[in-house]
Amino acid sequence: MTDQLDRTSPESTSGPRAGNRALSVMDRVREAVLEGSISAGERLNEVQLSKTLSVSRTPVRAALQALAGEGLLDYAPNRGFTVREFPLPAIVDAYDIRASLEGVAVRFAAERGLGAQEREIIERSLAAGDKLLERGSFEAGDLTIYRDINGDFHDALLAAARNRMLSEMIRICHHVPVSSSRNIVVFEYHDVRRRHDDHHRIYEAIVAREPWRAEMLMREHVASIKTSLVGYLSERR
Amino acid sequence: MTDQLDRTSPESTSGPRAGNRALSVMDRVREAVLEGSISAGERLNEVQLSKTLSVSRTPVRAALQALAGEGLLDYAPNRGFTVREFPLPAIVDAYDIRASLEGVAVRFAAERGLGAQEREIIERSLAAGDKLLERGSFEAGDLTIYRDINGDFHDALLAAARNRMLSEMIRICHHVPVSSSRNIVVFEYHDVRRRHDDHHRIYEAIVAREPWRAEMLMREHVASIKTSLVGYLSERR
DNA sequence: TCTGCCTTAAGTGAATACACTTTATCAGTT
DNA sequence: AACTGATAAAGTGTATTCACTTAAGGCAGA
Repeated sequence: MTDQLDRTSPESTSGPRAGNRALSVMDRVREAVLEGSISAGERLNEVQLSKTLSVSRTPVRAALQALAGEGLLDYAPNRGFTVREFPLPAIVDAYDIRASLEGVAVRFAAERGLGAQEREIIERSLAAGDKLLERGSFEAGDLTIYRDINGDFHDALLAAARNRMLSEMIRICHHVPVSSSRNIVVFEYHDVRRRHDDHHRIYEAIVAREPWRAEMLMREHVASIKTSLVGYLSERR
Repeated sequence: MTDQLDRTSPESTSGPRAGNRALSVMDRVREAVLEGSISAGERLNEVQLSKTLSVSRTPVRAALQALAGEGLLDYAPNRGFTVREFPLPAIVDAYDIRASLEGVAVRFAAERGLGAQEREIIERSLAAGDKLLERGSFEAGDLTIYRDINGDFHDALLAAARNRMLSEMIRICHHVPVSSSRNIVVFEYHDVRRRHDDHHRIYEAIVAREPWRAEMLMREHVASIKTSLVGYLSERR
């Protein structure tokens, strides 16, 4: 990891997180880790990072500590921070954990009901998905578009669960390298079609106030994503 | 919060976490927060803490950041750290989340099988519980003893799940103030009896390699603890 | 040549100093 | 009396420095 971070991004006119370099550093290191430009197990040298990012070690350390809290880095006393390893089994497990947690989230949502705003976001994402899928096949870029639609749907459900701890845990599951939803370049049209149908049913269960059915549907939904991923990974060997 | 932390604990002869004051500070602050001597919403003043604990602000900040990562504190830029609020509904929710996660944990354990060591710990904790309960009633201190037995059982299962992310999340659930297993001063003999029977059945399901039955039993197990707590809390008003 | 120790460089841990932001206080005004 | 503004105090953010630990390299002895 020589200089993956050194594009001295202007950030001049109050970039993101202006006024707090630690948070800015945090974002950039996280980005680098998630997109794999630092590689697992690698040690993060504080002085090198601080030189690369042109800040002192203090905000660097703060950022690394925070990222360790997110579970992205490991820390050992007197030995500093390393990029946490995510062996394949752990990545697969993350889907089971996520399935369980998102199941609880939609159960909560069904118990508590949707706010007008959440309802609108969800219906819009469902409609957008319908529109995108009605052609019967995918063109270039469609998958990227659906990725955002999918993200909106899940985020809205998370908000509807109205529980912070749950949101944070699910967020951690999504941030497991490779498990990230941004890496769903692996699905065919009919996969997406099926998943979008899942979304419709989950939404119906929520508005019908059927918490346990909603939970079950969501667990199955995420479990099927896991299955697809496992299949994809095993045939790539 | 004047001086809850100031008993200048000797710690001289290589106390816990010697050689790393940040970790030591972290333990002490966490302790103070969990036992409620700091109270929710309160702001943690860095200079005051550093004076109280006789260290500089640097390790104090490190500790606070790490505790924020554990979800115990909140952070706002230029405003520092505050003790996170856990309203009653969030505490109750934590049990649902925990039930779900521990369910996944025992499912994993049943899928993967128990190591000899884990098996031994579990069987010992089951036997110890049997012995403690065979008298048919509780005496003073028995509940405290059972608390440890209970802790061993759950910890061994966690280890058997062999998944770090899962362990950490469950640990967070256990560290929710009031939700902590140390505050189970609320149960009668027959409650404990019932829960201990749950433990036996869960263990049987695991050794029989019945993952989904094990998960279901564990979910129900934790859910019933939640129910007891809710009942206890609502009758105290 | 290999082993073990010693030296030294590299890197993290902690303390201190200073800059900047926020918050509280107090005039002065309406 | 309430509000606005300036000002001072308090508190956090960052940089720098030194102390300590760990890891690496070389040298001596077997």
